[in-house]
Amino acid sequence: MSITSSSTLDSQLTTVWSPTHSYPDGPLVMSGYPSRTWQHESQPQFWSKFQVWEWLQQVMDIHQIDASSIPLQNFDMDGHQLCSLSYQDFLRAAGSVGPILFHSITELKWSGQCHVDIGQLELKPAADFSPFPDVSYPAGEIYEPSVNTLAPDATPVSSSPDIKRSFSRGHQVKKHNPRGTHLWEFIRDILLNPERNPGLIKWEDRTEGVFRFLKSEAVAQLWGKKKNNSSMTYEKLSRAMRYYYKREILERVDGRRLVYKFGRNARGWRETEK
DNA sequence: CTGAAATTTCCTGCTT
DNA sequence: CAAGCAGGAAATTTCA
Repeated sequence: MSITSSSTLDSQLTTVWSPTHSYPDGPLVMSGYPSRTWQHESQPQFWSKFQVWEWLQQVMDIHQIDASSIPLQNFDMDGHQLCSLSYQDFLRAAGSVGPILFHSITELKWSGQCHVDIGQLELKPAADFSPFPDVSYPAGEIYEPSVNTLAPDATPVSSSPDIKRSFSRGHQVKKHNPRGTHLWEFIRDILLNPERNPGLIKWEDRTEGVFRFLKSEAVAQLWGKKKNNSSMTYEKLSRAMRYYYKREILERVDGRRLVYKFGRNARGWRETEK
């Protein structure tokens, strides 16, 4: 009984992710979500803010680094600006993750015009809805930022508390994550980026951490895509959400359907995270 | 290989 | 009736 009506799902997601928003400034060359229109995807200098953000998510994902470990606001810029950042700028903006990002963007600047054909997301097995060619490094090489990569005293500039957190112990940025991001982090990241969240999930009470799923199945599909599990459903996703109650990553909100609330163990969702 | 963590699956029973 | 919500149990997938 496979729901092979990918056309339905596709149109669903395509609709959901279409760029209905315009940026407060700049021309913006955003394209629909994963579909074709990625005219300049391989040329960082032409990326829109949206694309820069996408790239960031990709790299973080590949290295299994929690998106909250670096202040994303530091990368609220378009591709042109991004490309003009120096190695030092990356260190300042992303701490220990800086070298990784720098390496990635450098690679992309080089292979500026190689092939880029991601038009058929629904045909690609595990495209992981990423608009990027291949941000990874030569297989095997995880590009481990050996301590020497980051000057011991680098980043003298007041780094945000988030950076410090990821710096705290050597360069240990990741923990025990089964395959990248956790569900609650995935949800949080969608919530934290209105630009790419056209009605999937919405804050009910931003300061209290209360939110509601508007398109439960669409979110489930997206989650499934991230986990390379095409049979994910809200039914199953919600079971995982309920397990979070015990761990206090989520708090119970009864009465209202599709409503959840971040608990004391959920990190990085507050506007002024302390 | 062993084990634990975090889901993923499936299911029965209730509530909206 | 169709979604959600609750959890228990068991199976999987990953990673250390």
